[in-house]
Amino acid sequence: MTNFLAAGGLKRGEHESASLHADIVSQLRDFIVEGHLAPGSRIPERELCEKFGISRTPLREALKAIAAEGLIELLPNRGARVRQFSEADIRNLFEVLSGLDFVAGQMACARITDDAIAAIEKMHLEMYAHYLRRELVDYFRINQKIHQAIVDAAANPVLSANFASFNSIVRRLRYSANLVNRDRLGDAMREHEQIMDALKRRSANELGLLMFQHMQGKCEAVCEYLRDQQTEDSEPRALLEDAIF
Amino acid sequence: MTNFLAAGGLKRGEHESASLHADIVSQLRDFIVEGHLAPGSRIPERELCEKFGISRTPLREALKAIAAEGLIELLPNRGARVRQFSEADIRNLFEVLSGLDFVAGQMACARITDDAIAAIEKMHLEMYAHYLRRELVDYFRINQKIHQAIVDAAANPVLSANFASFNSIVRRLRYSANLVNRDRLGDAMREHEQIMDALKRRSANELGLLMFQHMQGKCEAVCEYLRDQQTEDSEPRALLEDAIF
DNA sequence: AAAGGACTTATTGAATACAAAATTGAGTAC
DNA sequence: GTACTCAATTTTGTATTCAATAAGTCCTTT
Repeated sequence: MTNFLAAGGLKRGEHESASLHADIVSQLRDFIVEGHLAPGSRIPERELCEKFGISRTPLREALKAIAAEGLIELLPNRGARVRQFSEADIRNLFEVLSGLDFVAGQMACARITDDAIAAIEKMHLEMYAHYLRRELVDYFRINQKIHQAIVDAAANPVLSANFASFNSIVRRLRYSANLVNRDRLGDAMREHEQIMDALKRRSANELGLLMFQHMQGKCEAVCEYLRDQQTEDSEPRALLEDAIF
Repeated sequence: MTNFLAAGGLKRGEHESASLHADIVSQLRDFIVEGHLAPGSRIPERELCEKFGISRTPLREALKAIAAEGLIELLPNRGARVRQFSEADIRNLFEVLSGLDFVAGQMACARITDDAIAAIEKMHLEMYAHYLRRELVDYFRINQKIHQAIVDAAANPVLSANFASFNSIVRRLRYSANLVNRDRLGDAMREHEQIMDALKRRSANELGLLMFQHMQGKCEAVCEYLRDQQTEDSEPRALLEDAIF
């Protein structure tokens, strides 16, 4: 099931933070999301214990927690392995994300401050500039910030936590898909124009639907990208490693 | 974060099932959801170990997993305690549920079979009969089945798992709220009429919005109920124990 | 008598140890 | 040369043990 109120903890350096468990979970999650462990590969308990400087007990507890999040799967008597997401899985994830984006849009309209709208509009214009100059990394970075700002404006920690959880899985894919499918970028930019418009008018139903459809569009782009990858390349993961974040 | 693809395992009786871990997690979750442990109370590791006939290691692993689901919280050096949901928490949960219901409606329209629609309509009529006769338990039971059927029709395991996760927390409250607020029942029935209509016409946007608004309505009813409980009674949990399921 | 502190006890958190299952490898038979 | 079997080793799953933190109680002091 879902961890729906976990406070996304920052990584600690050397100094102790709140709890060892939370730290290990956070570190391990990042370690997997960042792609250090190939999807489908088994998780080497021993190595990770040495890497994190802990014994097996806390590591295994962290594994169970992350399995509950869905990032890894537990095979009976065969340990844990990194979840491998099929295209169907990705579609499913995106659909749920679309629903969360819908609520975010709905609720943001009712709760967002004028200042926050102004801040988002500023980011929007900045993103547009990057779009025109085809600066994809910056474009993508601000794009993510805008979506995050709208989700935050909904002022719902449960929503934010779940959005972050799902988004962390597909973020990398979204970036890669952007790199390949340039047509989609124009559509996305137009959709963002509409989103800004609806947000400024605080039209809840409209913004919700726009954000839903926008995310669905992203899904199609990513799935197209995945299909291309699989047909032309037997090692579909290779390119993903290039993507920053 | 969210466990978003955990296969909801059945409880085992005496015979061994897939894995001990999954069993313990499932049993412990039910144990908490069923209200055997009061919200806010600390979780007695030793007792539960004896109860389930296991040692502390697998129990603690289960605790971490359920904490990741959000049902309990981990206090550093003070063990785990059952999450206490404030009205704000409930609102947040309902909002996310609304979003999931929205997607469920959207996707169900595209994917549901004619037979499934017929089956839902049959349930709908049955529910209406229970509504007229004021048979609340049966009404509520079929109501849940209808919503589940629509979610299932969306054919998205990630959505289903998350919906089940959130729903398990608010289900009990919804039932109790129904008992008290009879006015809401009439509204809900009318909304269900509209939902059936949109579903038969396979009008995706319409159904999505209807289900979203329907869930929002439930949220208001539940929050009203909670406020009533808190003002007139210092022990707001007492009544909840009456609710079957 | 009340408040503060120290000591005792219980509970949590992590490491180690042990048992059971699975994977790997080699050897043998076909 | 290939496939199957059996043993050995690694790895997983659980129990037990040990250390550290918190809570409760009793005693002392003002």
